[in-house]
Amino acid sequence: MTNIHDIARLSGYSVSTVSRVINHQKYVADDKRAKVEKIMHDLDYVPNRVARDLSKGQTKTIGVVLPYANHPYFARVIDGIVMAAFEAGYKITLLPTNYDMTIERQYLDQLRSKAYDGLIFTSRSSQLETLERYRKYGQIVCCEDPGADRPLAAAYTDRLDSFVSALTWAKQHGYQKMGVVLSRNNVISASTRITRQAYEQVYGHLADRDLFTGAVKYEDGYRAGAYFAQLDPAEDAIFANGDDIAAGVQQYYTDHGLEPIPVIGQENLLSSRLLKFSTIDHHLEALGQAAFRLATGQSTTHKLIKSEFIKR
Amino acid sequence: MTNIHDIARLSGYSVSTVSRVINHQKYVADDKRAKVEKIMHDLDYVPNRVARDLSKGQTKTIGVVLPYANHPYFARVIDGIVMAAFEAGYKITLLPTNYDMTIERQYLDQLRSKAYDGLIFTSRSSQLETLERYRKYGQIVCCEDPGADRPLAAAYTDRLDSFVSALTWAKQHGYQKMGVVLSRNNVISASTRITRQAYEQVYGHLADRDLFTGAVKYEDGYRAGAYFAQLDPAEDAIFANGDDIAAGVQQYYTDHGLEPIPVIGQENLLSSRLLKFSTIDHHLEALGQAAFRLATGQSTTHKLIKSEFIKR
DNA sequence: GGTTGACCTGGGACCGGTTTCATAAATTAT
DNA sequence: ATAATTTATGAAACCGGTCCCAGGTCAACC
Repeated sequence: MTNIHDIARLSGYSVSTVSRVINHQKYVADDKRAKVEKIMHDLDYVPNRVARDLSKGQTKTIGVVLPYANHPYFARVIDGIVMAAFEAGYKITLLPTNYDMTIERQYLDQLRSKAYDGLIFTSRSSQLETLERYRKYGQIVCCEDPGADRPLAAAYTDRLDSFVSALTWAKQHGYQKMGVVLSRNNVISASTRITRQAYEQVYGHLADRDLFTGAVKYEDGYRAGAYFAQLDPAEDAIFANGDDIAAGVQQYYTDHGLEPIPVIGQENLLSSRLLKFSTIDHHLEALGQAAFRLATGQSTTHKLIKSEFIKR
Repeated sequence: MTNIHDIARLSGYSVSTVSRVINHQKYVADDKRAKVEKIMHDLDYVPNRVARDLSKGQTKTIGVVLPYANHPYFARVIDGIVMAAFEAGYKITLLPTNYDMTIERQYLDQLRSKAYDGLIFTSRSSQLETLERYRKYGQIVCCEDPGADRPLAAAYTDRLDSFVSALTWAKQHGYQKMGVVLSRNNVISASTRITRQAYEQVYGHLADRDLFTGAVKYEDGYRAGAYFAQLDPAEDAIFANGDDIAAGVQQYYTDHGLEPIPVIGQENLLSSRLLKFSTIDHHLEALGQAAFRLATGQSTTHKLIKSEFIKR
């Protein structure tokens, strides 16, 4: 494998000069530049990326921490990140965690080992304090509101706003008894926290009977549907943590010859369009894009993405 | 930033010894090993990943070349790749091309620059010959059948088989006039080529009027529906290159008060389950997993994934 | 004519690891 | 008791670049 020293030797110039040619720097005589370029071309030479990264101390790579790759929520966020990264000449590495804190820690240590310039946490299990501790090793971006006093960069959607409008709309629509489907029922999950908060504002205390947790995909929604269908008194409508999950809920009712229950989903996926139920579009591509910008920028700022309630 | 030399100096031993401790090699006295480990722990030392990669000449990273990240087909393949990579301790970098050959070439050159150990082409615009030329710089895997005489590693689904069974089933079902929706109508696209081939086997020559091209997502399918709806004589059914596209076709009919046209989709996505139409499941996670194995393995083999026709 | 500053070039330290090789001590085999 | 291994350790080359700095040329300006 030919390297920069070979090019230097063959051209008769120094490694420094060849490096200048490679990087299109000035202060190289035209004839020498031409000769070096010819030799590089003849030998089909490509500079070693890893050596450059080591020398420069940066990899132009951002790691994206996410529970699982195949989920429409994260797919949309990734899409935004990847597009922004492509334009900026950065590379994106996918770091699946399955919500395992130990694995998240490994990725943080990889940040310390200079494997990435920055890390985007699209979701997390670790405490925010943990992330902050690693802040000095590279830019860290989280995709939720960490609170004003936190030094973490963050890109997030105004969930509370849109949740409240959606629930308010539902209440005005005559849905008095509202069931809720969530994924992780813990305080780490911003989505869970904010859903409960919004529910409290509009409907008051969220009773256990009105809540189904552990829902991540369609099948879970279907199970949620089975749960809600047997409740007495029945729910008037269901607010779910994703369109596919909402679709599952509704599908259970239809499959079992019941009156299809009104549902409100999230993400404005195809399922909500096909089944024509209301949803909240969080503009996740914009979220991903903003997260990437924060990951490469130096500022520790917060970026709020407006979400949109789509009535159907 | 503390490095291996600092650890060596502080411990009083050589860099070699420290390196041995880091890599859990034998031939280090127990007491020295303990002392070095203590110092590393006290200083919170993490070896620099890039330096190791440079020295070892490998990055434990596989690049995944794909047209766009946010597409259910590629999302499923990526999912399989990422899971397999995670288990093997590899990292996955996403390389979007938007079907631009120039960009594909850039990724191939990044392979030459040792940025990745291997490259998986989930789809491509470049010629197979081009990929083969870069074969000597790292493992290259393509996700289609490159033909027996090709030296490329490949993981692919038996499209022809499943397409023929699906079309045969449709014909026996009484659908005499069958429309087809495709994405890229060129010879590079294996999917396009094989669809035409299967159609020819079952229905004979594929007339231009029975073909709609340029479909990638739901909206395109909707447009395809608009096209087919105005045909006279009308089509009996539509074979589409994806469930979401098939859903779009059918939705156009429903939205416009027409009798919903029977469709056959691909990928067994949620849309085909909600709208209850037949589909072909290509087992894309298995495909991605196989592709990853080939990318890290040394063998230049072909791996066939069985696909499955799901009648609904 | 001397100073200034832009232009050009190469030497070599540096990024932070891995690995080969030489050397020596401690075991084991003969 | 000696030869043959095995174990333990460090020096230094190597991976392949970047970049600081010193030194030299040459035209412009006062």
